[in-house]
Amino acid sequence: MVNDPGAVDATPARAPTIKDVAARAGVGIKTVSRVLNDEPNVRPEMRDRVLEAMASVEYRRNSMASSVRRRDQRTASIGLVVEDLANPFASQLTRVVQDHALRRRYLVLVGSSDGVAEREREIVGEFCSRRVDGLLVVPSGTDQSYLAAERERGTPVVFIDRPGKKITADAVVSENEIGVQQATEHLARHGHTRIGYLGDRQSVHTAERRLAGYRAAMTELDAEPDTGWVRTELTDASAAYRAATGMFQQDDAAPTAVVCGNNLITVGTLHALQALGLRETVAVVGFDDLDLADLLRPALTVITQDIEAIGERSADQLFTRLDNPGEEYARVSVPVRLVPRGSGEIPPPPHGEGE
Amino acid sequence: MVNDPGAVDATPARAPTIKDVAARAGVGIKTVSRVLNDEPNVRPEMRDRVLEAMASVEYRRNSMASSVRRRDQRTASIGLVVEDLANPFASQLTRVVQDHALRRRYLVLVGSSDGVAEREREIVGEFCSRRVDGLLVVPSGTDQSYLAAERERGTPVVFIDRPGKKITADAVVSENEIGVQQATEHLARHGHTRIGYLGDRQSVHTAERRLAGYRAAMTELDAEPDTGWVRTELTDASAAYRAATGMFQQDDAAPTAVVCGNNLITVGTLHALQALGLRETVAVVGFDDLDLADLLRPALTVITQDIEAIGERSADQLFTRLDNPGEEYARVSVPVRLVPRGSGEIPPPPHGEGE
DNA sequence: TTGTATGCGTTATCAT
DNA sequence: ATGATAACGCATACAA
Repeated sequence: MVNDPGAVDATPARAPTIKDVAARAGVGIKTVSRVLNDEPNVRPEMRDRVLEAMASVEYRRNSMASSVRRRDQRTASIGLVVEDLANPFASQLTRVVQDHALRRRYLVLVGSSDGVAEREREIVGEFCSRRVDGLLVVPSGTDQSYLAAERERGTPVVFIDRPGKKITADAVVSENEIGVQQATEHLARHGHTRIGYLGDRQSVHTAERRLAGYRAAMTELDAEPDTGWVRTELTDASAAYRAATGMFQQDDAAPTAVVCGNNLITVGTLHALQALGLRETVAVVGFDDLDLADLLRPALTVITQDIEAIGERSADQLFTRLDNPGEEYARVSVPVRLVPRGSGEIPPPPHGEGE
Repeated sequence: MVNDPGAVDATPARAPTIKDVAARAGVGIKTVSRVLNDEPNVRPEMRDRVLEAMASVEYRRNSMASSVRRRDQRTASIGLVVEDLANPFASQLTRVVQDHALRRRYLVLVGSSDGVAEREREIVGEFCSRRVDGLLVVPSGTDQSYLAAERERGTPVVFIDRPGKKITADAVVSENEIGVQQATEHLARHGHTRIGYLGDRQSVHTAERRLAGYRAAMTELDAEPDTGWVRTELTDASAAYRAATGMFQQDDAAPTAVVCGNNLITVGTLHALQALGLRETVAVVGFDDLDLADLLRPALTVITQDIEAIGERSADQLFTRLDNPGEEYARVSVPVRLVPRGSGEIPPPPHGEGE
């Protein structure tokens, strides 16, 4: 009973290794390895014997062991850190990145930082411990310099949506400023001069750029924005709801149109306008598309980011850097697009009305 | 220049190992390993020396090597196969699973099968090659028996959203039938007798159950559904659009209310009703919530799945099985909830109208 | 064309 | 309490 040759399978059946396959096929392990890695110098007959043996024991290569031994230590996986995977922007981005990665037989590890710098670091640490070949990061907080160490050890980093802080690296970013500028001009073209803006925390790069786009447009239009027309630091829909309610309850000087800095803010603002009975009165342009935007009445005019392009460009950027390190860091800008659907084309009320 | 003591770093700086840490701390590698794994029998003084050395070289454990050597081969990761990560149901589910996994220091690998059985198998294969400790699968196609092999090798499987076919295993499933039954009864309670149903392919378990719920309610109401009131095999929003358009253009016998079998169908149906000018005339209840459902007019009444509970229960189920294998397989049912918002409470038009 | 021996970074065994 | 050494499953160098 010592060498248990024909023992009943009591143990959970250790997964078969190339040794098992080799023994079964009556070849050396190196031949199995060659078949596994599509290396040359294997007689078709041998190859078939090996493949058959693999199938019969349902062999599955242990890619852990493989990458430990590999000279380049490659794991064929990359890590992606988003803010919140439950957010449509993040999940669509993840899907695109996965598709592009899978095309190169790469797997994607995903983590949600919730915009908390500490969590971002933890997730990155976990990824690096798994020896991902590269990192895609939507950065949170004020300092990504910790990533320099990972990079020097051979793990390239590409930032998405906004550049990392205190570090120079590749980044793929939407043209936030231009987008909001165009949205504002669009509203002006439809007759508005009293245009408001509701935005996120200015510490977030994208929010800062978007407000800059608004200001640029207003300056160009000689429409000095009233202080009551701009609210920032709105971190969620309910904050936006309160801010919008306040903004449009200003009897004297409420704006006739508003640009919303992101989709949470758009949702909060729409709820506020709904409650005030102003849905069909105040013109609205939102940043980022929403699923049912075209079923709303009026349908929602938005500036959409090209998530497909963002995902593709950032994956490409990462894989390119994996293939040839030592290139110059690049900042890729992805155009945004204004989609008029109705809410952004509402004209201002006739002069003198509103009290 | 042979042993390059102070060589300029030309190479991409191999990641430090426990050997490097041990040398720097002046201890054996086993001591480092002990610190790393919180094993007993390390003098606090030693531990501090090791921790300091780790910090100074920014050591990151290589969990690949770790799990290769481990007796249990554990990788502290699980695999999750969804249909499409870009779909809100999938991404919210993923988020919940990740949170519960991360609490146990587990990582989640995600893949999108697009409902294609072949892709599901590929992804599972990739996950198994990465030696995930367990699998969560939203099954596609007609046969998950291939997963039996993985399970026998010690990788437990839990199905989500619908049970796997040709295999007995744990499953966490919403009460689809009850949900649609309640939705139908809800419409009946508001005066409707001519209630339609638009559903997905009957080969999909959830779709089959949902239609069964509709039929059960109709039978109970003695409201034999007209053949023109039920359309299935609708795989996307545009198919639903066409089906709904056809259904409500039946001059004589169009239903006055409709239940939509999933959110894509709901979107298609709403577009169709919009085009026909029937948005405020036909009562609608959708299965699965939509982001802006409450901003629509009328706001959308839905049956929502408890994604939080589904994710939590399935993760728990998997981890429980990891800790003690050999338990009986269980099928967990998660209740759904009817959320009345307006569209499901529209009364039928007065009798005799409609031509 | 094929196989043997060595090593990857870690955990496990066992001696000290 | 600590460390030398074997072993994990695989890739690599090199011999046959």
